[in-house]
Amino acid sequence: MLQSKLFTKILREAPKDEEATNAKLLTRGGFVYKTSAGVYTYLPLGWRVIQKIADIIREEMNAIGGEELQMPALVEKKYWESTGRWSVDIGYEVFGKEEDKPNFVLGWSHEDLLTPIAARNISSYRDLPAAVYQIQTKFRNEPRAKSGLLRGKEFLMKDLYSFHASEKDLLEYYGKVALAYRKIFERCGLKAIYTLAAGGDFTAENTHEFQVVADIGEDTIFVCGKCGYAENKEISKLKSGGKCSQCDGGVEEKKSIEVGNIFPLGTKYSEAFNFKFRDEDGKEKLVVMGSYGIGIGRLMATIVEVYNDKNGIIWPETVAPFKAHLLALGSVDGGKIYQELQKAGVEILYDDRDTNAGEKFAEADLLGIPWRLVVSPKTGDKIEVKKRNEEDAQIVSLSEALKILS
RNA sequence: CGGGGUAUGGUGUAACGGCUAACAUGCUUGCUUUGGGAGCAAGAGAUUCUGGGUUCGAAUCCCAGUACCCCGACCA
Repeated sequence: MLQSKLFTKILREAPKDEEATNAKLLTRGGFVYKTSAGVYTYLPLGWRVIQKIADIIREEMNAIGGEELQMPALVEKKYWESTGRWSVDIGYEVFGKEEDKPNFVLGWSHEDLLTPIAARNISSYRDLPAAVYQIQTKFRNEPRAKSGLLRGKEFLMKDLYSFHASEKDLLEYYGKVALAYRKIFERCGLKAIYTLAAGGDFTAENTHEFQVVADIGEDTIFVCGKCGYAENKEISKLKSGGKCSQCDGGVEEKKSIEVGNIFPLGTKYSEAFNFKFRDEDGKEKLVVMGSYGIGIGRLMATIVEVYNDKNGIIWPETVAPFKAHLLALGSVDGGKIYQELQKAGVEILYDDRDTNAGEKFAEADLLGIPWRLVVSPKTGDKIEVKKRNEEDAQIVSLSEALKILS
């Protein structure tokens, strides 16, 4: 990609109405644009990051037997009637001009919609277990959007739903999902703490959240310094400075961002929809369900909150919009090297603009692409290679650079 | 939804109730330049959030509304 052709505009200063680090840096770098409070446009650069994250999630979901599908965002209200969840006050109602009342809702969660579909497809123990997921925009009427991309009225989410013949099978799968989630967050460069939490409107049971420690986070968790056991403050009996309930370690209080959650729904929805299957012994039983979410935009914002310095973002390689950023300084033309790298399959952004060295460096730091390559009168026929998160650079030949980048 | 704050070219800011709303940056054109946001020159870009009021006169004071940010309540 040629930087001169990039749709994105880089801002020297962050707009004054952004205060959160993630929003400041993502806006300045041209990754996102705030269209309304809590409603962001993903610009091409940001969308590349989103796609990287989504691909990681897809791989891990597919690896545990998840099948991807896509449900509508426009959902007829009747789907919420069976569960009474319409009373929950976070939906947007919509209706056409020719209608006199809102019959539709912008989907904010899809258990209520998917369960009747699943009931058509699952009628025997032979159909179980099953798991489907989607990556989709959710709409929630947040009374107060805040913290940049961390809490919005509209956000991208991966939601996975699983169906089981027994509580035992659900719990087994629940464990698998927890493991897959661990891998996802690890691959995104995040240390996510597995935390016991409440289920909100989704279930009366306890659930688990994946929490990333960050001061901007709106959750408070208690974490054992020794075994890592954690509970959300909203349900916790632990105390800061107290003893862990699982070992003899000390408990610390931390602010954190919830990047994922997993809910053992049990039979709440199958009861509401009378969703049953025939077991091996011919008896009708309620299907046991689980649901599992990851906020993708929030995940991107969390990565920025964790990985930045005074000059900008420092993307982990796995989610970076490009692997390398090539800067051509002075009258040197980097076009050939750019083509060679592209040919070798390196995702590269080439700053081909006729502008100053200082500006190119500053903007490269802001964008935070992991590898910076510089060609200039100083480097001759070689290339200077530097990692965004390291101070020292090395001067290498093109073939050596290719080796480093592959 | 309660409390607080802010609103002026794309972005960041300035302007005592008084001249044609200023500066920086960004943008356009030309030339020069190129290792940490460069230089010179010429240019384009504003209904000072909206509506009302006070006043001879309002970006400025008052009222209302709207938007955005922060705290709280609520929530992935």
